[in-house]
Amino acid sequence: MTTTEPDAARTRRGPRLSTDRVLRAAVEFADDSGIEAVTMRRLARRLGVEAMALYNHVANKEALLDGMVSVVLDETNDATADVGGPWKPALRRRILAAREVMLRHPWAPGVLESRTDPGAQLNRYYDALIGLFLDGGFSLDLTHHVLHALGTRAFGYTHEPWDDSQPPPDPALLARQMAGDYPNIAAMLETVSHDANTSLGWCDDQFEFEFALDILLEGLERSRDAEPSRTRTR
Amino acid sequence: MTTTEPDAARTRRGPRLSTDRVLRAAVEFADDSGIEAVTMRRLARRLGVEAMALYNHVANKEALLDGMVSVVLDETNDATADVGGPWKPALRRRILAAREVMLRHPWAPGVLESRTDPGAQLNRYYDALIGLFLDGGFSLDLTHHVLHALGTRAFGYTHEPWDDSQPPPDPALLARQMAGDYPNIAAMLETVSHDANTSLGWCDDQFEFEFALDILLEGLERSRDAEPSRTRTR
DNA sequence: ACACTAGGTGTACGCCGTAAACCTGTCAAG
DNA sequence: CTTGACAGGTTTACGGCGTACACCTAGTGT
Repeated sequence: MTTTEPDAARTRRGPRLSTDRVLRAAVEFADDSGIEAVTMRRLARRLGVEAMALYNHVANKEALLDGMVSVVLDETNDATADVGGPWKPALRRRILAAREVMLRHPWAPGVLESRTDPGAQLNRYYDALIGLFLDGGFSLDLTHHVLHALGTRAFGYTHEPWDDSQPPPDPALLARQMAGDYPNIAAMLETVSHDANTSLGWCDDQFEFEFALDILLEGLERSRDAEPSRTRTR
Repeated sequence: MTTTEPDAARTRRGPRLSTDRVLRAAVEFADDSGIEAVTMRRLARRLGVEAMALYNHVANKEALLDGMVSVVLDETNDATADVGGPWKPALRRRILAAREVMLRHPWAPGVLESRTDPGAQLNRYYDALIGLFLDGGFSLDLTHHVLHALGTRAFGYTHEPWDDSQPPPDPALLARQMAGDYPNIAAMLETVSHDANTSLGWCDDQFEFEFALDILLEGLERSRDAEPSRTRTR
């Protein structure tokens, strides 16, 4: 009676392990604590299990990361499944839906970019996107360039070369500090800190994202209309 | 005589260590062997020194990485120092010059994006860029949005969500494999593999970069001309 | 001549990913 | 009911990582 309980042979949390359970736990963990917290040992502990147990369900850590992005991309594909209407607003809606998914998983962009092999979910997303462009009258060739032009923006995010996730304590002060060495930055900061759209904080990422996206979409449309007929040599 | 040679007390390679020498060695090492090869121990060995010696010149590994990007950005600032002429070609030249620097240091984008604090060299680069826009008649406010729209493209690179550094062995075969699940991708691949501009390999990154850059620059110009007067509320 | 100190070395710690051997509960076949 | 295979856990161990801390030593200013 002491040795054999019928259930929960160890202090294992939840039911048996499975690839799916491991991946979902990893995603949740990264959402909670950041991607750098996700180590094999800590993830295992979170699942009430020893580290090596994970290797029965994922080949190694790289495979774990692959699986994590596939979970996120599944979410993206689900969230962007509905389509219809003219290409431009449809694309816009789709990309902004993808953006919401990425905002829920802030670690995902970095991991996605570190993957070497696309994976089925990414192909599925691109296939749908390409479909939208083709329906919109883009040639196959131009569509190819267009995907490159969108880059990661197609997935609803862009990496900025600095971290503006939280505002500086005092933008105006910062501006004054920079005035000596970087007069143009200082002037810009001053303007930004007075600006209406930043009353809610620092840079409005959503506005900036849509601003750039719209410029791009309109530019792409213009390219489509300018296409001579079929061939675009470099 | 056995114990005290006058010079080169140990098998130390080169002269005394210094922050500058450490950073330059690290950059060279990353160029040669990739950023993941740059560990404190291996970098030290390369300099003919023990790992802990490095800590007399850089505070820790994060500071080492900070220093490495500052070296690269110095290069960028030097390479883009000459300016003049109308804003659009000037900006284009500058960004493409920055791109050449980044191509020489393929690890730099990833490290740059992982930095949390801009650093003086990045400020210097942005200050110059902002100057170009202001000279071009952009308002301070619009310039701010424009920098966000450029994102890392301002530094001459973009992260693509897949690795197309080398072409697949047989694009046409790949296309046929995908035809079942991803008909649109397959069609696009087929076109791309027949296309003139890829006779030299796979995607022509330089062409794609300039294509997107030009769309963006023209879109930005259009925004400038459309600016009502001063205020752009969100 | 001598103490100071900048800049090295040596050792050790805790964490990482993961290889290899081992253990055990479950279940199908005899 | 016994038995044996095996899926899915545990244990132990290894090499590599960043780096704290104690120590040593060559060169310098007084």
